[in-house]
Amino acid sequence: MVTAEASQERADSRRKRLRLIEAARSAIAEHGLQASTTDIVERAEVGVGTLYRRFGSKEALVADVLIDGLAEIQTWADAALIDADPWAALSGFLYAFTEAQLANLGLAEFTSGQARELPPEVAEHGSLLAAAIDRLVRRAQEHGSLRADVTWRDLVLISIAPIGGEECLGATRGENQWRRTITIALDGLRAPAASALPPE
Amino acid sequence: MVTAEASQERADSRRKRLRLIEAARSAIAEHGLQASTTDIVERAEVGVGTLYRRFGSKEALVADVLIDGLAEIQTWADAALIDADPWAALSGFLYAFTEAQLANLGLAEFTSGQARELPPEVAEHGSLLAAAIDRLVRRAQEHGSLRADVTWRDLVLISIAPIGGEECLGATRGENQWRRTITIALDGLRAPAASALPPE
DNA sequence: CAGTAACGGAGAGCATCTCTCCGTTCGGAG
DNA sequence: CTCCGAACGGAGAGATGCTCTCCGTTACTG
Repeated sequence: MVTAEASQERADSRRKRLRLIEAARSAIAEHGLQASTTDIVERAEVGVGTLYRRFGSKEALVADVLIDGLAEIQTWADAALIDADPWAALSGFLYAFTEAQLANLGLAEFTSGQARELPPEVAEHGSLLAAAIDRLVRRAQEHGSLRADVTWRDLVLISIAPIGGEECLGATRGENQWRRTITIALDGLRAPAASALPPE
Repeated sequence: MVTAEASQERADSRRKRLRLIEAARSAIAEHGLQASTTDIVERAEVGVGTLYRRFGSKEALVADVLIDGLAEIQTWADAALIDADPWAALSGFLYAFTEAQLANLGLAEFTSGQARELPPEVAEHGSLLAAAIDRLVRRAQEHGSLRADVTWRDLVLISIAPIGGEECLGATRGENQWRRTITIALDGLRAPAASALPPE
């Protein structure tokens, strides 16, 4: 998405297109998928007209940015799948996935299903990622380190668990607060399970 | 808050005031703290004027509703504190607290600090509740059933963990999905701890 | 240098929200 | 039952914020 086909794109045009994508990424990370076009073009230091000439709609730009983010996480999941230690691969991926969502509110909104009316292409990338997480889960279960009764859905839910608690009950949110939550959950994910899970 | 001092309030006036509070409760539960006045008065089947004559502002009505909700949860925490089994008391409270927030989006927003510009009275009720949860945590730790390195903050973060995942990655959200997440977390909270938590 | 692709940003047009104002209704005391 | 004023309903003022279009201006490139 970020890479363009080597057409006769004018140099300034290309520069501003890349600036727009980067600006959209940071605006969406901070304010979520409904970050305003005004916010995006101010960060990019371009006019609104430029955004609409290049992308046609705000939705198309948002989709580009989301797909970029999902593709990056996909590479992490794929790398984890060839890690020698299935438990370390799973837990490392879980920390990274959570951190990515904490750093990018838009991504967290997509993961938790709050996204509205996105192009089907985005959903496809989401499904690919879900499949990779499913493989990670099964591999760790076959290895015997992950409790047998969890599914990829449980993993994804745990990954977004710390999102809502960013600034909680007046607490000065520490850098490490989310790591504590994930660590507790990972302890609960270890085999053997201490108690039975309710059915899905 | 719901109960009025026995003044010479006209019967119809009292009826509509109670209807407004109940309507606000359900609107806030469904749409969060920024539920619109229009939504509230339609549920209550009264005019907007009635809302503003009785409560002065939307914010005052929202605060009333929030305080009611917090007070109810406070009674659960207080009851848990005199339960004979500290672990059962803690885990039972955690399930109930989470369920209450799932059933009331506004409450979840307040807990996770997304509330803006609420009267200080609401924050005071939040602090009272936090103190009660702190006592629940310490009691279970002294009893030896809860790992020693968690705090009330960890508990609150876990309680709001399932909120974001209501409808996740296209999954048809099951009634029990949140219970699975909480159960996994509780298994991770049991003493002895499998791994050390990062410092707060 | 000329031609034209790309640009900037004012503002149209729409949606939505809170709160006010005032003519109307109706509860309840005498 | 009558009557008075407390309580009511809801149109709409006024504010904000959003996406997207249009067109005069700028500046890249052959």
